[in-house]
Amino acid sequence: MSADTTDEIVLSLEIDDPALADRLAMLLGRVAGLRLAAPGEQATATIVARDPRSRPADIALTQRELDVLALMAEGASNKMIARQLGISVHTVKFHVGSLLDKLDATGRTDAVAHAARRGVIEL
Amino acid sequence: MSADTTDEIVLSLEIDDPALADRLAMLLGRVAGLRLAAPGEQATATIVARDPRSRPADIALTQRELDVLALMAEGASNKMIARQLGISVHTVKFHVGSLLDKLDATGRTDAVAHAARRGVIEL
DNA sequence: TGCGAAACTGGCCGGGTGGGCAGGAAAAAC
DNA sequence: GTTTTTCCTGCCCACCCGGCCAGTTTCGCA
Repeated sequence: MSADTTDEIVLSLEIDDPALADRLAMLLGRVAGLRLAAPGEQATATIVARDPRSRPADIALTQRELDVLALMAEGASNKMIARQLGISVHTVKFHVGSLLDKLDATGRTDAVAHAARRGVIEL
Repeated sequence: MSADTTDEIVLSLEIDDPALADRLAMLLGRVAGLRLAAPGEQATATIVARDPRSRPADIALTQRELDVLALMAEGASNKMIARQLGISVHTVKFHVGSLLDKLDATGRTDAVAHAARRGVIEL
């Protein structure tokens, strides 16, 4: 059930910067074949622009920590991560500990959630 | 550092349906003050339209399972979840077990990752 | 009335997890 | 050459987690 070419494309906006949202709404309102979504309406597509200030500083993670983090997000245990990276379980636990500190997390689940929220990893 | 009103707005597209992407690109290409991003270019905003077929059926989770899942995503331990919901740790583990089955996950970290991917929860 | 689904509780146990403590090796920066 | 950073390894231990068993109540539906 793909969008019929005779249908209007309905766009919703998720833009943090009000000025940018206004400009876009202004520009897009004049385009034939396009329409901005009414509040609560199901849209064909969404225009997203997140305020970069809400992502203050990318946390400084080492390459190895990123490796471990990625595997954690896949649900891998320390043992599986160790095998995958060719290092010992002790080393994995060391990196996990560092990640918990840097991400201000209480456990590996929290760490993955925090990392995903901050855009450090993609789910 | 808000977008200057004299700047063009640069849009990138993340659209699963190629036909829809084409139509949008066509329509937006004619709008003065707008420009589509070159590959790899930093965009002002992104137009997103995910194929609903990639989210086949919202998994049937009970209310209690959703409660537990939400707290899991916050990094809460079974004990903390039990206290929060006013139930025993055993019951929490029961619901967690059901969640692991339904979400096809190997552990709680995997469960919240899967749930987030499928849109069951918002991080 | 019976029957299943959902929610809840308990005990048990092997293995995973996280914290602490101590150390070594290599590369880059000073 | 010394220091810093990153990465790596070891041991110990309390606690948590997930899976197994079994059981209760409550609710809606046939």
